[in-house]
Amino acid sequence: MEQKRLEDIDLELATLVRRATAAATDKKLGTLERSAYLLLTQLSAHGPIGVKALSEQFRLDISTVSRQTAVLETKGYIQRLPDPTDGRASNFQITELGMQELQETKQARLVRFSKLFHDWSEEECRMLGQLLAKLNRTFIDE
Amino acid sequence: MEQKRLEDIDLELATLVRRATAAATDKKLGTLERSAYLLLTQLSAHGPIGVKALSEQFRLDISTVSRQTAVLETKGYIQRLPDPTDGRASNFQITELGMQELQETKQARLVRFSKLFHDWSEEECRMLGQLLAKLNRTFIDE
DNA sequence: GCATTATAGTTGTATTGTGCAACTATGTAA
DNA sequence: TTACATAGTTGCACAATACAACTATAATGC
Repeated sequence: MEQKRLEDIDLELATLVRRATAAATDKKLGTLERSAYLLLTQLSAHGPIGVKALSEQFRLDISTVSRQTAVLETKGYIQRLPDPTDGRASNFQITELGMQELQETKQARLVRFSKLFHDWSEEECRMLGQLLAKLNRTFIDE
Repeated sequence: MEQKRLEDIDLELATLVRRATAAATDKKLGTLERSAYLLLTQLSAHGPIGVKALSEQFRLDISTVSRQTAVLETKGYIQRLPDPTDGRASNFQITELGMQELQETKQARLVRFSKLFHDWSEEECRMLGQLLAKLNRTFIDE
């Protein structure tokens, strides 16, 4: 692989992350933070799951996920179900309120992205989505 | 533009940023932080420049850039040149030491990216670099 | 059955990266 | 020369993360 191409990708990615971090700090898109958005998205798609399993899926430290669930539980967006087979563990489930919140945030983000990508071609969007997905899979194996 | 595609991109991007944030927290690639890497890269490519102009180029708050330059100046990676025409302003220039540091970090990052992308095709890398660049330009106009 | 070890989760602490607001010092314009 | 504008710094707050120390429970070995 050519050095130039990889350096290119490196710099573009670093720039992208800087931009995204800055954006996350000031403007709240919808009301959910990025971390909460991703967590609720996961819970909306799959059954009840515990902190440990989540931390493995997300490849985050278990303490990080523990804090995230704590926040969402306090807000009433997720519900803690004690694990009947293990007294140490709990499983979390998204609530109706959490679903509403997720829907609103999703909608707000969609509006933003629609504006952002309005002059991108269908094909470019398809490619971008595909390559980002591959990139995320690539990071998993790291 | 189809809703599904945009939601896809949204989620993949959010996931990517989460991964990148996590990676930045523990593993230091080379010795420079991401923010310092980008700042030094800019200074290595262009002439002396002040905090205000940098903050506009990067679209970051001037206070954020001020802190970044302060750190790099302390480490001796950049040098402050008082602006002869404006007593309030300074311009920064990368030093030899800064150049060395940048080179090392660049090399370390290249090694990592070479491994990461070893099973990507040339064409995929080209497309990814191109689309990320376009994406970054897209965020500029936001 | 008890002692040891392993595991799920929480909490304290630290770090990176960011923005806003208040401030200082200097420059510019009325 | 007084008022306003601008470059930069610093105090504070916050999101997101990891690591280490801890608690409570489970599992294992004997």
